Amino acid sequence: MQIHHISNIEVSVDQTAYAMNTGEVITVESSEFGTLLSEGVSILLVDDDSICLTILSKMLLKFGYKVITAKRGTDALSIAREREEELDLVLAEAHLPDMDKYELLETMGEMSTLPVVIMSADDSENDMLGGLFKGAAFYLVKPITMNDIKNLWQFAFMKKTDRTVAAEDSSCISSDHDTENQIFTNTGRQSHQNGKRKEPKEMEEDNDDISVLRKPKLIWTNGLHNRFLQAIRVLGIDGKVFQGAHPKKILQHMNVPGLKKENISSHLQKYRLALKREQRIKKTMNRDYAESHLASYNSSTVDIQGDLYQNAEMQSLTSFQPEFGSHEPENVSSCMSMPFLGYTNSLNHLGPNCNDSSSCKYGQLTLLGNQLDSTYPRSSFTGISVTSNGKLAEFRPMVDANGEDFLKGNKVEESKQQQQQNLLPQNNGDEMFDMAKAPNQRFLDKEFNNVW
DNA sequence: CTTCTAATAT
DNA sequence: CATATTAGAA
Repeated sequence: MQIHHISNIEVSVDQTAYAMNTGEVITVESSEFGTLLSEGVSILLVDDDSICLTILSKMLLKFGYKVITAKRGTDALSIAREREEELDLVLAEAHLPDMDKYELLETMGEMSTLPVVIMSADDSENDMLGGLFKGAAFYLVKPITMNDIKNLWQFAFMKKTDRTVAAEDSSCISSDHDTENQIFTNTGRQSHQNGKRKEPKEMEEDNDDISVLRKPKLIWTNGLHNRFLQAIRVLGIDGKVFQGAHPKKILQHMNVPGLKKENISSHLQKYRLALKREQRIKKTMNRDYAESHLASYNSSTVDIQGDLYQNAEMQSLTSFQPEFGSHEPENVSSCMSMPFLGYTNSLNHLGPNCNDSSSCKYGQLTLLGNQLDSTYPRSSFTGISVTSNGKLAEFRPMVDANGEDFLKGNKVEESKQQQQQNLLPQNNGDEMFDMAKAPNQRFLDKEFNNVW
């Protein structure tokens, strides 16, 4: 068994990856990953270090990814250009001999829609934020762990609808396939969102015809929420404190097509409430014990396989993911420097982001068995123009959706559900973001309406 | 003019 | 329940 030492990673080329700094050892057994969603996702791996390249390749392959490698930025670009169709994601080292990450991101962004995940040993904020602002889908800090790799596939879906799912989708989505997104749920029929709907004037009782001017309701899928969190992280959570902050900018940075300021305001409002609540809880049962629960709740990434096994009974208190919590006098040290930046973590460990019903979807291990959540999120590509604003780069256009028409009852939809129930997991690539709407919005705790 | 907050509607 | 909408204060 040969062992390579690179960076901080010690990897035996066969089965085990060992991160020296964490002491974490992950053993990979082929059987264990049979149903991973990463299966078949094609990745363009870019790193000038041969050994890194080798090791990362192996790690990727372990999870079923398809890997294409490149050592130079220029090579990567040309490969991406020529074979974009067969690629799903670019994983590139930040420091390449022939070009830096910004150049790579920029160029890549101009010529393709491939999501780019940057990796680097440098975990300084500037670097990370810089990369993200330049359009990186994510920023991984080396040493890359098996968990990082395991979750990597998620970013692939920032590109477009997965082909494997395309087939079944076609039949359901049909209804409306314009450039508009499917983020909205329409109470009745499809309606136009662009038209400024604000005519509370006369309310004709029955108008079930064409354009029902029903207000589209935005569903905050996890994907959206994650974007939201990202934006917030970047901008700074407390808009108030610092000038820089909120609804408008969040909107800009999220760069989600049909999103409106109001949506964000509303969500923000809710989010803040959740934060408060969490803070309060923390205070209440401060550092006593059982903080593990809270701790688990702050990552933003949508993890899936990650922790489902653990949540079974975990009754989490909060539901939102307050992220950088506490500006508590206590944890000053840790949070002070920079409240946000859960980046690295987000991929690695994840709170039981999905417990409750929605979790069942992914949870093959869920004891509850089948009460499948009917919501079957789906992704559809939002062909929205990428508002190429000169400003700071934002995130890529949201590729989200959720199509759920209970009304029309899509046969397909149903069958799909059934399949789910019976077949268990399955690799539906499109799980990515939307793990159903409202994952778990339960505030079990007492409500303390702080009159104020 | 934008945002925050609370209240209230859907 | 989650989100929208509105109103008035900042």
